Amino acid sequence: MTRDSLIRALEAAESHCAGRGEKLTPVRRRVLELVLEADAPVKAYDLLEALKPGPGAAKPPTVYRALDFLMAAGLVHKVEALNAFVGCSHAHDDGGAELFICSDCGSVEERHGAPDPVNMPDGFVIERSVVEHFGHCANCRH
Amino acid sequence: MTRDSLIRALEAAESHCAGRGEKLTPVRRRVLELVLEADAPVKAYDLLEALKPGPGAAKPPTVYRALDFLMAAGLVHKVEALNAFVGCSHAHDDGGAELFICSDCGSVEERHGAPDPVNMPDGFVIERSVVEHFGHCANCRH
DNA sequence: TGCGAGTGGTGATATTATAACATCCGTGAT
DNA sequence: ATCACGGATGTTATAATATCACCACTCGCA
Repeated sequence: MTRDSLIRALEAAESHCAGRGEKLTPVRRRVLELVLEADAPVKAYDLLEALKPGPGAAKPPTVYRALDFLMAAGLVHKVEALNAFVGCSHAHDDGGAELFICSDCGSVEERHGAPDPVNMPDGFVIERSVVEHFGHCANCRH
Repeated sequence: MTRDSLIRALEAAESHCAGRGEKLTPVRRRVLELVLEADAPVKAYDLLEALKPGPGAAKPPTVYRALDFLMAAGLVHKVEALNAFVGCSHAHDDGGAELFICSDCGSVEERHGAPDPVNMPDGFVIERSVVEHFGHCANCRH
């Protein structure tokens, strides 16, 4: 992600939060920035490390609280199978995203609006879906 | 799961392993039994507890090794979003399953053969998919 | 001014998972 | 028979991930 698009994403996030009556505080903004900067899913404790240099070294709850907020706002998604987090420049309030994660380079592509499964159990009502595809992206495929 | 179908599932598992040139040892068999008996996803440390009563109290690696084996054999699936495990009476060597998990009663239904995503990034090749739907089953819906 | 909600700091601890090395046991070669 | 080997398990310790409980601060507002 380029410097410019990072800045644009942060501004978009700011107004996205404002629209929801919530505040993108400095900690939250910094965490979002770190997640967006990364070119692969980021671990919570790596964020923790990255926040250390500052005068107030962050503790785990700080990071997890920021991540919870960002996930609720749709600005960050958790990759459940990796216990890691990916940023999302175009926030959506709808449920979950469909993620395509390259096992070689770590890049993540996000898609939305997958149709309901064809083969659903009778009467089941979906509230939240986790869909994560692991494989090789066009660049890494040989 | 009834007593009878449990026994049948264990026998099926036994021959499934034999067909692969692998052994369903007592520890592995016991872990599979515990997972199948449960009517909801089971945590690794609950299995650990359940194995304690025996003379040799199991340690974490024992349980995780058994689970790794059973997953490789397709007899157990991990619910990534819950860090928990579900049994699967009809083993399949193919990749992953699509899981429907009821948030009320914990019941899990398994489906297979979902079509490839319609909206896949150009050139992406899927190796393994994690698909977990959370919601309410027919019995718990109101 | 004082209250209350929201936010973040801090220390402790719970939960999930693996590393590293020792031991045991069955199988096949010598 | 016995030795060497590989697979499975036992054992100790620790790594990695996540939450709890409580306190302090700040800001908007009655």
